[in-house]
Amino acid sequence: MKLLKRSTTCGALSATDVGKTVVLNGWVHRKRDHGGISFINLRDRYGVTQVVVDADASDSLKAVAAELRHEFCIAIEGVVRARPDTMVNKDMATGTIEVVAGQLQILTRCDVLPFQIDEESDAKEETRLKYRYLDLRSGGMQKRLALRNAVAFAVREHMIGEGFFEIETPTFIKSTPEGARDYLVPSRLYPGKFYALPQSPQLYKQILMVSGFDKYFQLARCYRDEDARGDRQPEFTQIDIEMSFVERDDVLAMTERLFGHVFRKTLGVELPKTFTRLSYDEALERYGSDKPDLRFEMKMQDFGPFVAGSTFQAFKDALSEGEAERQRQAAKGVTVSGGGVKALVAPGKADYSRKQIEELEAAAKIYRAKGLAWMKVSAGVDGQPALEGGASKFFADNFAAVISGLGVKVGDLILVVADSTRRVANIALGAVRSKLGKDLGLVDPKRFELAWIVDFPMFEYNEDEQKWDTAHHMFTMPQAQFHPTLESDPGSVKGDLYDLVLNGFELASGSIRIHDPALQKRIFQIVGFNEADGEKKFGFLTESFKYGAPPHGGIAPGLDRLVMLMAGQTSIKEVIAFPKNSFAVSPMDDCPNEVDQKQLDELHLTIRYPEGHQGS
RNA sequence: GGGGGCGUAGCGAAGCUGGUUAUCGCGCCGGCCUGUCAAGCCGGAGAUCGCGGGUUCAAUCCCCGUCGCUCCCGCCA
Repeated sequence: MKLLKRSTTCGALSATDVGKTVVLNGWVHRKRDHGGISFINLRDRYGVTQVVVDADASDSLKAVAAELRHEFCIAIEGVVRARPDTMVNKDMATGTIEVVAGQLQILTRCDVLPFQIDEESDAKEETRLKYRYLDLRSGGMQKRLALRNAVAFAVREHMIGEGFFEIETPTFIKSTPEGARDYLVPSRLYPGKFYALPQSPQLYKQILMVSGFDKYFQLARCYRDEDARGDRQPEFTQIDIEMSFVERDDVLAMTERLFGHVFRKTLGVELPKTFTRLSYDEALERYGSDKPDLRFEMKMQDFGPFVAGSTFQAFKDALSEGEAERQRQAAKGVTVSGGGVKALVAPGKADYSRKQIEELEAAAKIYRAKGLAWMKVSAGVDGQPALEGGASKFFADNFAAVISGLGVKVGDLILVVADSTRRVANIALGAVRSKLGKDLGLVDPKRFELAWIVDFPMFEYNEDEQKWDTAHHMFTMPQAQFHPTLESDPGSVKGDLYDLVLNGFELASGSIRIHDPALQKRIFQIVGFNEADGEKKFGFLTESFKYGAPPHGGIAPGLDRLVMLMAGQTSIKEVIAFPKNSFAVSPMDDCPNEVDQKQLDELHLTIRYPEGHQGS
């Protein structure tokens, strides 16, 4: 049987095509058989078109139509006909017309489906991933991959328009065991040696700057062997960008233009010309996160000033223990912030039940808070605001100071976290803030609230190894005013670092890089890299910097997360065609798998199974 | 490495302080039906209640173990 080849698609026909003879190819989306007349909703990537098998159709045509089942792949030839006014389907793009079948071919049949193809599948993720080819037929997945395609195109359109070159960098690279765990590829030619898959094209893009490609970008696949999360899987795509002869604000402005273009072109959303800027310290103090959701305000406040006048021993202990620790660390030359007591006011939520508060406390405890203290603001005997319930008895002496200091009104709920580590208090209360934002419906899912987080600390103290680590990576430029005190007070140094945050997710991360070999050497020394280490791991980069390296910096927005948020999703699996599951397995093709002994031999590898390994 | 949740028919769920034949919706199969669009109506098939063990007269339900999935903490320069 000769293939009836499509002359148009299932999304293309409209009233202007009435009378035309067309051929459609696609899948049986729905079928409604009325005995005499029957309808087939035919679907392809472009849409759905109603095909009619009329009552006066030939017996042979009716016989083929009767055989049709869900997801049969078919071809039909027929004439486009306007639907009678009362039969128009306003919910369907092609709802004004239908195609009267003249010929019908079954191209392939379809087994009983493991789940139905709908707009969004209600099957478990496990099942969706095992039959990903079917899941991808759903309207939702088709739309999301279309959005991803549009975003990728808009990125290239904009970047190339601004004079950037897309340059591919290797995916077999040298392993430099800093940061995340590498995925390794054994070398056949060199026994005992390995390539690594890149965690990002970081070193290559910097070298491209040395090479004079002053504006580079790449939609780069990156690999990190770390445990998955909703917004994270082993392989992901980064919009990798690097520029020469720029300062921080040049990179931020370029990124704002890029995002403006992408949102305008793909969603028709107009973003602000410039995004809010927040220092890392402010973000942590006000929102309890370095990636705050700014779709709602509800700022956290410092409760420290009210502790001394109270009789709440737990709060006093948190501060005094924090201060003692701060002094201990200071003696070692390590700057830490001490303890912290932070408060969050939930306006009008004094009616929160014990249970609801306990749920908030549970959210705080996930992030190591020891508890969540609370007080309700009620009207006192004189009609003035008073504190009631929870920890209020400890504030009998200074309740008025608390009320005016926090600016609370009758009916408000005050939530407080205290910890000897200020960061813990901030982050735990930040988790409470996030939960409240969701619970109280303060979060508008249609809004896109972008913000820059700047002035990140350059170094973090590693308690286990009693040494300093870089908070970002080795090549980040410390801000100029800290250059004299890098060695004497690493804990206070801010880096020329920036993150772009969208609705509570880290969307991009970048920095101005060090281009001065002498400064780079100082950083290596602070994190305990001797010359030989630095030489061995990054020698090629530092070597290249001896030959006239330009000042440069860049940024790397995550494409998967961007598309995820634009599509209103909370898992990047919803915008990746073939994702891994939470254990880094692909249920469809059963990857990773064992390989033949012959392959292992060629690669000079022997497998040593861990204790208790059961095989597979 | 740790914590929460889940596993019952092809899919999604209900049932469980232990007690006849394990329930519902969708899908599937058959029949009826000339305007539906999540078509409708009638009938039917389909379940080692994840797996193994234990307690009990009796286990989908309780206990122990195990496997798998999912979310989170840690981890993610």
